Amino acid sequence: MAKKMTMADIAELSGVGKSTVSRFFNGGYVKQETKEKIQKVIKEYNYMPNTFARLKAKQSNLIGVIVPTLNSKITGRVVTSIDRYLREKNYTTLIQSSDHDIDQELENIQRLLQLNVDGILISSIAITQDHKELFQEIQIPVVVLAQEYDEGISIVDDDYRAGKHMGTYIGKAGHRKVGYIGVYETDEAVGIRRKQGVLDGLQECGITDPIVGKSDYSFIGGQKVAREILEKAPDLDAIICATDRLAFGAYKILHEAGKRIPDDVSVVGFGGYDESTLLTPELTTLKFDSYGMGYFGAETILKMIQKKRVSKRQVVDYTFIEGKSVKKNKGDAK
Amino acid sequence: MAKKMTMADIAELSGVGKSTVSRFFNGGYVKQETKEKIQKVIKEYNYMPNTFARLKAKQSNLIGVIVPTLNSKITGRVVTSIDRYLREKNYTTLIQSSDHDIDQELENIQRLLQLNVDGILISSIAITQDHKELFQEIQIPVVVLAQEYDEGISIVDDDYRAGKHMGTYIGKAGHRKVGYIGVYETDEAVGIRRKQGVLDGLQECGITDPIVGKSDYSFIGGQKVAREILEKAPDLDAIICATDRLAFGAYKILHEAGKRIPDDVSVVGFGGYDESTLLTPELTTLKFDSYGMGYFGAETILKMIQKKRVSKRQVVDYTFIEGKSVKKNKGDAK
DNA sequence: CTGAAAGCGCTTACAG
DNA sequence: CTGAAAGCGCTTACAG
Repeated sequence: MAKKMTMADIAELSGVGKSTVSRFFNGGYVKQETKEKIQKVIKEYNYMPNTFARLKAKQSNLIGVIVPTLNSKITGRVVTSIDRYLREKNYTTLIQSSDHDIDQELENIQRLLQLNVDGILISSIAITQDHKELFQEIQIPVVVLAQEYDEGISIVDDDYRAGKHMGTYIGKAGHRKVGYIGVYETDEAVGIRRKQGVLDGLQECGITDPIVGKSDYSFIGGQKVAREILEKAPDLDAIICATDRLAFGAYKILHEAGKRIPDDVSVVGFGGYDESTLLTPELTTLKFDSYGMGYFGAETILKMIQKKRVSKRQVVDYTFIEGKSVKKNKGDAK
Repeated sequence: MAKKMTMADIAELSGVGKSTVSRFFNGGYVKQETKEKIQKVIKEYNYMPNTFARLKAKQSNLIGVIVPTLNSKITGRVVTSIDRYLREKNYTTLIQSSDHDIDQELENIQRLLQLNVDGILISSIAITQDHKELFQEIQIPVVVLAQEYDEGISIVDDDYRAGKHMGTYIGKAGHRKVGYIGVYETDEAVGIRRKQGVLDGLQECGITDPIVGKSDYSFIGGQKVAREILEKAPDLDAIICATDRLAFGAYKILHEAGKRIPDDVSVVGFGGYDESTLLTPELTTLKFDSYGMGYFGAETILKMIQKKRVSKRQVVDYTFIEGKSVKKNKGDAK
């Protein structure tokens, strides 16, 4: 409507002081009768307080969320879950993407600070020294998602245990010659812990010489490393892929190489994208509870804002999803 | 570091007035020498102006982006592209997701207004009367993405022409009994225009009785409608799916029904997700230029903010991607 | 339960 | 090219 109402206008129109209108919006003491008068005027003029003028307010009710990319299913789920929780509690989620660029990520933190967010949830590409310094300076709560962060609060997937689960699963199914397509170690969660879990799981089953490769997160990357592994070990039994997307790449390469899944080579991934079920055969994978991660992240940041006690690290569970990409009794069959 | 520097502090420390510091940040006239003095203090204290205190500023350099969901590849691409463009121009992108809920979408618009954004890019689920009224009231530029908006500025995919392309492609390949899995008509772009293009394209080739179904956007929905179509027309030649995801569903159902793709039934989609190449056989699809849409959207909103002339509607192109899911000479083969 | 007053940290004419 | 002053639209003790 019309120009731009201010709180002073509303106060005048309702015949009260503007402090009272302010209190009305911020849940202070206002008599029922007064409330109604104000309410009426607000409705009529469709008034909304200008968030930007809350200079003196302690809280902005804004929470910043920084994600490494917007092009990911998982990220989408986590953020959706955060937003649902926060919106419910009357907070506004401000999403920033770092587009896989560390400098941009640091810049995002700065921008959110400038916007006076009450807290930041960050799913970082990698926590560098710069991050740590920045987090030290910051006066507001920070929750790190999907990466362990010893100096602070984090919500993490159970990468090690999940990796081990997959490792032993493949091992127990009787595979002997196993390949692993991992990711770079700058990603501690996936690149280090998940991998360690897989290797430990395999080792428990007596598989001590897996062929390990490293890739970026792309479909193309998965293909490239799958090809390399296949060259090194033409007698490959199974490939464990650090993400489903990499498994997609492996499928393609195995297909091209004339290898049948799972009869010649078993394949497993991590992720549990919807798409995994469309592969032929359906991919056996493991799905982390992304919605849970978002939920706990949001819950935790609000608790911190309210100065409540929170645990240093919360571990989110996973679900094993059995597809048809693993040969069960590999050993016996031979 | 320490507490919280203000512009006044910086002014004092640099021995200048705070108006000068303000000008320094906003590109006003400041002598080189003075600039350097200020620069030095800023560096030392790691100072950043508080965006929230810019009450009197005309511009916030904030652009709001509203998307229907964060769980979509396409959306991810569009937003990534917008953010890249805007960041380059020193604007901050504020992303809000409507989670496929109209009320939430309206609420998002309000929230962005409260945050004093300079403009809004909205990829709406559907433009309702409420939207139109809201857009009227709003004093800032609005660009609608992916939906036509006669009362304002929009960037759209060339849905009709793309649909027609697919329709004639399937028709010319000699298919006779064709199914179409569409989406609900609340989505004008996909639900109406894309479909009309497909139907017109088919008709041109003499196919006047396609079996048309409607679905939501989900994998499950695609399966459901594919099943229905198959029941109505067991002698089906081809299925055209309004999105790749729906095509994924169709693949699954055809697979279960023992139909071979493309020998028994050809399948095509729209979308061009990376994943489409992992289907066996690879899906023939059509990819809209999502990065282009983001780019033009961002460019346009900035032009509008600068009161420059912009065209009412910009149409983004597509690329046809030939997979192996269509039988070329269906007619001849029989 | 309510209002007057001071103040939040910036920006913006304005005068110099 | 620069600074003093007024003002942006709210919030917050404070006194009542």
